[in-house]
Amino acid sequence: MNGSLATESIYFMTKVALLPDTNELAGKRDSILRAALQLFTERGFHGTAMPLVAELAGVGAGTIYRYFESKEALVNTLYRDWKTFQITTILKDVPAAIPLREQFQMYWNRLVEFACEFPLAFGFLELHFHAPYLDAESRAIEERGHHALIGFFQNCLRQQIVKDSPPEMLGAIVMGAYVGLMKASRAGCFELSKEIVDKAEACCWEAIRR
Amino acid sequence: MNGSLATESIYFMTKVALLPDTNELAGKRDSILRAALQLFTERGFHGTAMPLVAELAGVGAGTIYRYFESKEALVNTLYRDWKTFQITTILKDVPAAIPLREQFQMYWNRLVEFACEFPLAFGFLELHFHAPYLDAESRAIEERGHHALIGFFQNCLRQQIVKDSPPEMLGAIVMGAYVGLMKASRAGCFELSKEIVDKAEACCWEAIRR
DNA sequence: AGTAAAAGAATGAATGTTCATTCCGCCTGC
DNA sequence: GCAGGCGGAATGAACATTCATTCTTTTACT
Repeated sequence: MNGSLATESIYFMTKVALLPDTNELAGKRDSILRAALQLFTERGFHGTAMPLVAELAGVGAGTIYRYFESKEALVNTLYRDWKTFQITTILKDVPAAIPLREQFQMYWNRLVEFACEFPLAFGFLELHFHAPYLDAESRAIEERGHHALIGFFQNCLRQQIVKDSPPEMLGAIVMGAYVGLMKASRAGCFELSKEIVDKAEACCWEAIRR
Repeated sequence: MNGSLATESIYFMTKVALLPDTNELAGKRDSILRAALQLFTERGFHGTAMPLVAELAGVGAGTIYRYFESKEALVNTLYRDWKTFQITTILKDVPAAIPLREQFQMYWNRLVEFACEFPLAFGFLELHFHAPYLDAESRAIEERGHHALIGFFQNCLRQQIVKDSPPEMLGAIVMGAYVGLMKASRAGCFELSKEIVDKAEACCWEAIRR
């Protein structure tokens, strides 16, 4: 039902998600998506009451159902839009010609930038990864991202620049380290300075390099 | 199935620490804890109805409240028991005399063994890490584990055998990689053979070594 | 342009459902 | 036969969703 508006939502992310508290300018649908992103991330899907989403969005409880069929449809729209946006921004315009070592660096920096720029979305995607209420389409998008990741490490394996291991293992280690790092910095364990980010990137490459 | 191992462990813990005298009560209490572990892990805290826990445990709905004050008390007991058990089994009897590199190997193997032997507990602790309904005591136990982790990497730093970085960063990368690896193998991405586990351990050490 | 009617959007109290928790009668072991 | 653990229907609160109504925008006609 809302699939056709996905593109507009992504546009909204880039334009508005950076500027907080612009409820006046945002449409109702976007206000709802923004409120739901925050509450689902902070309190989980089942822990968030729809009237609370409505209140934070500054709309009536019934208004949500003018834009989304159900609570499940809302969380799936949110997941689909943000996951698509994440995959797009991370993969976009990485030159295939440069060495894979440099591509790795680019991917790493983009992952970190995404988590820093959109901390709520990062937390949301992390929390709702593989959740039982995600539908087939959401899973398919998840799968797309996974394939891109595995494809990169398969390229690395072909060039014999990484340890001879299943690409899924290499991906799991690097992405796990990334998530662990972002969560720890969000928890206040350390400042995510450029120096730390670069050091962590070096760590991750040395973890997998041949 | 390995659920019986989990049951025995929890039974052991409850017998020793929580209900020293009443073996008959421990039976029902244990069933409830086991059912709750499974359901909370699969469906989340808010997504799990208490009558469902009772049904899976094979007890009446009211019986749960003879052993636990509330749903929150139940999830906190579960968290405390398993987190304590996890920390204990991973830290126990690691000789302080052997090189830190070998200690790292021991810790790694124990972490993997824990996740393989008690997959539900691993998922539970991962999912409920830092959840808002965990109380001060549960947080304190969480903190204890964190301090042990940081302490180890501080020792490594003192011996200058790891990269000169905040110990929290080193811990976040290694533990993140560990969690990522366990989740991926549980998702069916690859078989967790001894070879893969050893390879991953080598990856993690090379990530942080000087 | 001005106005009235129609259409569309938004609302929030109302609805039926599900939940955590309680309570009371049953049953078991002594 | 009775004390107390136990089950599961009962309870009231909280929830997702609905819908009759109100408010806003567009259209149609003069």
